[in-house]
Amino acid sequence: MIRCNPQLECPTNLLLALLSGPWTMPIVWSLFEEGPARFGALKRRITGISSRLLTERLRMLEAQGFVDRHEEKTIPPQVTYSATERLRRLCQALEALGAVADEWHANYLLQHT
Amino acid sequence: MIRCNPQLECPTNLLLALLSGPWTMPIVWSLFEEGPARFGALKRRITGISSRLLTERLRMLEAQGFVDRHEEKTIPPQVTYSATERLRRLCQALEALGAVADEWHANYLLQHT
DNA sequence: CCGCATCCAGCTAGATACTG
DNA sequence: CAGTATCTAGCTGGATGCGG
Repeated sequence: MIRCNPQLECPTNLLLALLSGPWTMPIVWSLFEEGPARFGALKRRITGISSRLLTERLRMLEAQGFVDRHEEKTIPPQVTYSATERLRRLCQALEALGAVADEWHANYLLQHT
Repeated sequence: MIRCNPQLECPTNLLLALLSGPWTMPIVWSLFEEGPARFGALKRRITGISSRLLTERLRMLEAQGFVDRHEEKTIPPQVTYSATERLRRLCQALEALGAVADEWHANYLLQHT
């Protein structure tokens, strides 16, 4: 049982809201599955994302403890992002959604927001 | 392992996108935890939602097979919404997120989108 | 290379009013 | 009761250009 009053903010609800932000899942999954990457490489992995949004999402994920940011103060600078242990556990939990998602996807009707 | 190229659309990603729509989770959880309800009652449960959005979200969830719509063609009309088996399985899968969400929530820093 | 500042267009959620 | 129609304001994301 999910112990959560829908009218109130609960951790699961908030977490879902966070993950639901634009480009958040693609970033999360890229870091989880394809491993750490520097800013530019990550931008190339996530086709279509703008610098602005990538920066913003990464900052948010970092603030929430899902992403590590490692900065080499060289010239030019090198900044590497990677998944934290917390993010790995999160992604493992998301696997539980896979079965339902697959079955749903087999016969869903498009148009989703 | 989540077998999903972040650059491509995969079922889990799409499902998350769907759930991420405004008011979607509150509606889903209300139907799952508090049971079936008629339109007006549901609107009262989900504090702050507008008729327009509630209708739209319910229509979408119905189209995707997560919600059942039962209409009594009386006067005045009575329409009852309830969770489908698929939605129940979805919510059970979401429970796996609970542990991570709780731990995260214990020390997250606000500001999420 | 890794961003940030700025500007702008488009969507969308809310408010409001109305109907079978 | 259970929606639908319309109008609008505000946010937000894309594009662009610049800077340490």
